[in-house]
Order: sequence, then structure tokens, then C-alpha cells
Amino acid sequence: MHSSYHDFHTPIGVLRLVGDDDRLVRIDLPNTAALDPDPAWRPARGGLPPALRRAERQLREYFDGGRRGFDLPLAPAGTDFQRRVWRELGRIPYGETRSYGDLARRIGRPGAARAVGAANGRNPLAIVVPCHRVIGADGALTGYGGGLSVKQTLLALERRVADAAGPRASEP
Amino acid sequence: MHSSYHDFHTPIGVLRLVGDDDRLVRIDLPNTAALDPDPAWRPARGGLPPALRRAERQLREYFDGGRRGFDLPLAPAGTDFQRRVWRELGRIPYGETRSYGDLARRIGRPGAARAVGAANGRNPLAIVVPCHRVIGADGALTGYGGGLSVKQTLLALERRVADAAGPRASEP
DNA sequence: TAGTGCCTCGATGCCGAACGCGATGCCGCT
DNA sequence: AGCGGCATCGCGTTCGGCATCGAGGCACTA
Repeated sequence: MHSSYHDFHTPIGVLRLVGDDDRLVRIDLPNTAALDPDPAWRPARGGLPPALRRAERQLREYFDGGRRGFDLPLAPAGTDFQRRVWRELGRIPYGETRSYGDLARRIGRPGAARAVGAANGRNPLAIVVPCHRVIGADGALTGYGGGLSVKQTLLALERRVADAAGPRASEP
Repeated sequence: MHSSYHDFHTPIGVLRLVGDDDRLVRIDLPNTAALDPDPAWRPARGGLPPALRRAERQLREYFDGGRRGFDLPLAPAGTDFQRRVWRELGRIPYGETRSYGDLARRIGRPGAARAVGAANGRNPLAIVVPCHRVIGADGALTGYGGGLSVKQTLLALERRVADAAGPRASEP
């Protein structure tokens, strides 16, 4: 099982995609990839694996403001709890935010707000699994693996795009 | 039955070979030879017994990284169980490691992990019978007659050589 | 003295309990 | 608003205890 990785440039810096032909295993933000240089990964030279190629295209569209959701073959590995959190993350609409406690309640574990934070921190698929849409109950950004400024940038991008295209529902 | 011994220098210190013309009886690591100064042994002056001469040559090659296995006339004395363990040691490939429990299972005595450790400790033929390739189930070095640093050095040497020559299988 | 039983000692390994650590949130106090 | 304290929860790690097994020493016996 030899994954390959592929780096490419985005407005928030160099993103690293890890995966094989079929599935995307990780998306690492700029300052996090170096922390996890698994020697089993190899740089994808020449022909980029299809899954990575698709991911790059969709992410470029996302940064251009032309994409609000992703359609990618994912393979996130984690505990039961973590997968539940990550699944719930996928239900937060583009351009909106939820608090850690919100998520905790939503997965039937009120009081596990802090644990949600931890699971959030282990999200292996940055951006595609939108952990950046979770903020403190008081509205503070509170934390992000790639740095708060990146979180801020992503949220600003989404809000801008969402507002420009017009609110999807209920306009006076 | 008059064995003779022969000391020579290696990267890990002075090694002592014990044997006669035909067979190698012991290989003692630096800090262990003094513990067992059998008065029946005589220093080999002048003409070195063939078995010792061959052993020295092969060990030098081993330390130079040019040899992965040994071809020597051995005469290890021990109980049934011990010989079974030592034989199994010989099947661990150069550059790899096994856990004590692994070995126990492999000789059909699952649960005798601790006994394997004891037998390992009695291995009279250091290096040639690679007891240094056995580590704890959790990856810890856990122990070595010649001292853990020597074990560490030997494993590092083998891994380095094995990696440099390229993994034997599956290269892109 | 050969045989037997018992005990101790390792270059171990597994399991369960305890602990520490967060990308939190609420409450109470300035 | 801002700050400090504390409960809450999942998870990775660590730690202590205990079973397991061969070897060897010792006492004891016939």
C-alpha cells in the first residue's frame, strides 16, 4: 500500500495531497505537512494518480469561488467517535459556522464539546472536510491546525462567495 | 580437547573467538569475555587455527558491510530448547528484527517468550547467531549481553547496509 | 548419588486502570 | 468584555500486575 503525494500552490500556500489511484487519504495544510513526513509516501512524478488529479482540480475551483462542495473518494481513518464528528462536519453548509458544542449535541454527545475539538484537530482532510467551519460558542475562532489566519481566510472566502451569489433562501 | 582463543579489534571493540582447528565454540563480545576466562583455553600464537582465521575474516567483512550471512563450522552446545531457539535465530533475515514472542510462536512454544529471552542470553556465538535481531514486542531493545549500545550499533549497521543496497523487493 | 519436587530468576507480553491532554463552554467576578 | 476556575469526554500513553516457561540451584529421599 504505497501512497504518493502531490504538492500544489493555492492562495493559502502549498497544499499537500496524499493518496493512491483510488482514494484521497490526507490533505495537509502548509505548516502541517512537514510534521508528518511518512517515509512510505513517495512524490508523484509524471502521471498524477486520478484521485489526486481530481482533488486538485476541485480544490482549485473552490479557491476560485466556483465550488461549494466536493465530490471525492475519501478514505479517512479514525475511531468511531472521530468519524461521527467528521461526518457531521460535512453537514455544515458552505459559508456557515457551528460551535464545538453544537456539533457535540448534534452527534448525540452533549458535553463532548472538547472531545469534538480534539477530533476536529485530527481531521486528515483539511478543507474538504470543513473543520474550519467550527468556532467557539462565543464566536471566537479558537483554533485551527493550519493556523488561525488560514481559518480566517477560508471563512472569509466562503462568506464572500455566499453573499455575492445571494442567500440561497428567504430574501425579504 | 584444547581450545585456543584469539582476540581482534572491531568497530564495537575487541572480539574474542574461541575454538580449535575445526570448529568455532564461542564468540565473546567486549565486556563478556573477561567473565568467562576458561583456563583450558590458550592464546593462539603464531599459526591461527583455520576455523578462527575464517571466522575473523568473515566478521571483518560483516563489519565492513560486505557480508550478510556467515558460513562457519559451528559447535554450539546447549539444551534442546536452546538449540531450537538458536536455530530459529538464524532464520531472521539480515537487517530485520523479530520479537521474543514471535520467536516463541515460531518454534511452536507460544507463551515461552520469556524463556526465549533466557535462551537468547545464553547464545555462545554472538553476531554469527544473530540474537541482536530480537527486540521487545513494543520495539524496545530490552537487553543484550554485550550491552544495549552494541545491539543498537549492530542493528544500525545492518539497516544501513540493507537500505543502501536497496530493498530486495519492490522498487519503483 | 541419581531422582524428585520446589523455588527463584530472567534480554517477555498482555490487559486493565490511571493519567494527561486538548481547536470547549459555562459561571462568577471584576 | 475579559479573566480564572472547573466539569466534561474521547484518546493515546504509561504503568503495575500477573501468567507463562525453561534453567538451575537446593533440599530431601531411597
